[in-house]
Amino acid sequence: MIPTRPRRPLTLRDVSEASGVSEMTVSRVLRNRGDVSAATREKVLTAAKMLGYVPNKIAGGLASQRVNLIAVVIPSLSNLVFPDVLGGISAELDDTGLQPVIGVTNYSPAREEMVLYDMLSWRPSGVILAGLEHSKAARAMLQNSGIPVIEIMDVDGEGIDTLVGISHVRAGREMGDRILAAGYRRIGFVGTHMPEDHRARKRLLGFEEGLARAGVQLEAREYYQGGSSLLKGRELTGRILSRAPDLDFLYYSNDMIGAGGLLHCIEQGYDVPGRIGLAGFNGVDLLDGLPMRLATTDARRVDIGRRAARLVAGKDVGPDDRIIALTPTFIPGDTIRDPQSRTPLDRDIPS
Amino acid sequence: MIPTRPRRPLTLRDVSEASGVSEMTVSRVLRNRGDVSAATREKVLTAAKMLGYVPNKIAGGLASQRVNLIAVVIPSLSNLVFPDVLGGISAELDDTGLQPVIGVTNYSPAREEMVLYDMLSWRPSGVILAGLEHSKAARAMLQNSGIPVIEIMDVDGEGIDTLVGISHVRAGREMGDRILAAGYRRIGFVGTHMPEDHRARKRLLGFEEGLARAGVQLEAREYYQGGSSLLKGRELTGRILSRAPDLDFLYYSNDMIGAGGLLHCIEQGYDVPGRIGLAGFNGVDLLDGLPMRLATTDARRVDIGRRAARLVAGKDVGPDDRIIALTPTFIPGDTIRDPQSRTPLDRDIPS
DNA sequence: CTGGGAAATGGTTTCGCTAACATCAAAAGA
DNA sequence: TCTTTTGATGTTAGCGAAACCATTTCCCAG
Repeated sequence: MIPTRPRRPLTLRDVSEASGVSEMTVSRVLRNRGDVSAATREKVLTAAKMLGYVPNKIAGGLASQRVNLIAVVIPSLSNLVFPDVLGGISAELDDTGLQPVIGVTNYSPAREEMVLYDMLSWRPSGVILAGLEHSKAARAMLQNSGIPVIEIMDVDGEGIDTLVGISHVRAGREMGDRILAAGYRRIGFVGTHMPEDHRARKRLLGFEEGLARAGVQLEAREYYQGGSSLLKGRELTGRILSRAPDLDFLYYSNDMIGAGGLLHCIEQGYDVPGRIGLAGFNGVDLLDGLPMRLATTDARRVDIGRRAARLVAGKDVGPDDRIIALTPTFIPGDTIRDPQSRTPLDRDIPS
Repeated sequence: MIPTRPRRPLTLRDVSEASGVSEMTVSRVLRNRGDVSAATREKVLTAAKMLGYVPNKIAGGLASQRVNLIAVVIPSLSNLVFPDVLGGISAELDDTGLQPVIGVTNYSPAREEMVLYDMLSWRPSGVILAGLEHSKAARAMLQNSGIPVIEIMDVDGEGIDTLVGISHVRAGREMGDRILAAGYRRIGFVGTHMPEDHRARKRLLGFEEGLARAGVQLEAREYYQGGSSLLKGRELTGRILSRAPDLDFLYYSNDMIGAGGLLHCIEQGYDVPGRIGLAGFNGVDLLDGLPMRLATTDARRVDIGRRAARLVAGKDVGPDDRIIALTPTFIPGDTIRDPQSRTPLDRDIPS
């Protein structure tokens, strides 16, 4: 019963010899495929367990030309949003025999290209990757790969194959509308400076567009680099408010720095949301316990993961849509005033 | 120049034909191995790029019996601590040609076993996995695998091969000592109920041991299930303080719920750290911008990742230690009083 | 020149497994 | 009784790349 420490790695042959059947039958048993009598199955499983045999998927994959891996390429793991997406993906992949393999690009297109190259060299059954912006070589690789490619998070742009996400332009625009409807007019923006954060960029674009339709312009912006944290949110908020003290609203590019800003404002004794309103983006429930709930937009992270996974897994057979646009949902929280009865357009824009 | 969409997947042969050299030479070029003239190298690379060829690591791995993957098995991605560990690992693996592959167990030993089985079936070059507690079958698999196995995060117990981590017993004990030294005596604990969170368990063990040496016992405990969030920290703190109103210190099993507790205490008007002290665990800098900095213990997450990666990569050639115990470092923050001049032992324990 | 050795390149086999087909006995039908 | 079916197993032939060994080419010292 003691699986004597093997010098030479175990193969199907070892199990086949130990159980007295052919390698093919062992293979069938271990993969639950084809007809095998209960008796042999039992025999084989016992032998395999006794030896401590672990199948070699390298060889299996080569022989069958199929690999049960789904490449998942994301910019970062420390961003809070991506673990959620991954959660949705693995939940949905769980009963499919498919397994996600994660690659991280650190928001670098060059790295993304390398990561993709590496992943595709394992010949996965599908690819899920964040964003629509990729290097030319990366697009070519994906196109040539001949496998399903799902681009997630964003639907504002041209996809390679299938898109699952939300429109960040729309999310930004809607937030702009809400803010105006609540009567705020002197609005500032705090966000990442990363030119590679296309989704934040599109959000800002939509936001400004929404404001512009009512003749309102951003009064101040504050950009930062690197990761988001509460502390950075505080600092930036302090900075933008000292530059432009009469701002009455701050739109943050994510909840984490938004929460930092909220803490700053509370500490400084601002009346939130009366004197100043605040909003973030993502809908991170990790931060629910703050003194006030930050207004934000739920980016549907888990749903995006689930839908993407269903698609690569071939579960969604019906609609052959190339673009699945989920609806970003506004979460009012406590940091934005109730909308005024008359819309801002009634009061501010001469008709 | 347009890589005509290939019906049949590309192989070395295609590149070899396109560049007029043998498959072997193409292979050598693509792997930067062996002597190849600059001219042929150029020719081959051009052809490969033009065709959009991506090497097949499945085949390569089978032929070479080597796979440049490191299996990394962790309980969760949403825990904040593990992305940090992964960051350390991939930073250190970056220039080794090795690539981490992540598996998530959700704190379930059964799932861990499955994940390991899956990962080992890809014949990786090494395994890094969190914790020392594994199913018998899992231990056997790892032992039989014949590859380096690094267990991380924890050094309180028996390892399979090599350990890199901190002693959570010690971390707990030291926190206990600090708290006593600061003069707190009526101490409560708030932590996860998960029986599978062995490290939290060991911390509590060490903590109580530390208190016991001074004749102090925990006055109250509050357990919770599921993930940690600020909100949960608030609720639990409210609950434990209403049950045991005269507690003067709360030790939390992590920073996130500790921060929630801190917010609760501030909101309730407690004098922190005068009336009540607070401490968490991990040293998460994401939370640095809170109104006060929570006392905590830095769990050396990134260092652990780095050391583990160096070991599997064979970079650390020197010390053949089987146990690498890093030192958990106390971070005082603002939520614990300065130690009193006389130690608690002087005052409280009759000698 | 020319022999010797290194550099550059090519053929053959092998890795462990599985798709596809072949085999064979027992069960079911005519 | 003799087919036909079906279930259970074995046999054969790769899958694509790399190790290994063989071979050719090149360069330069003698």
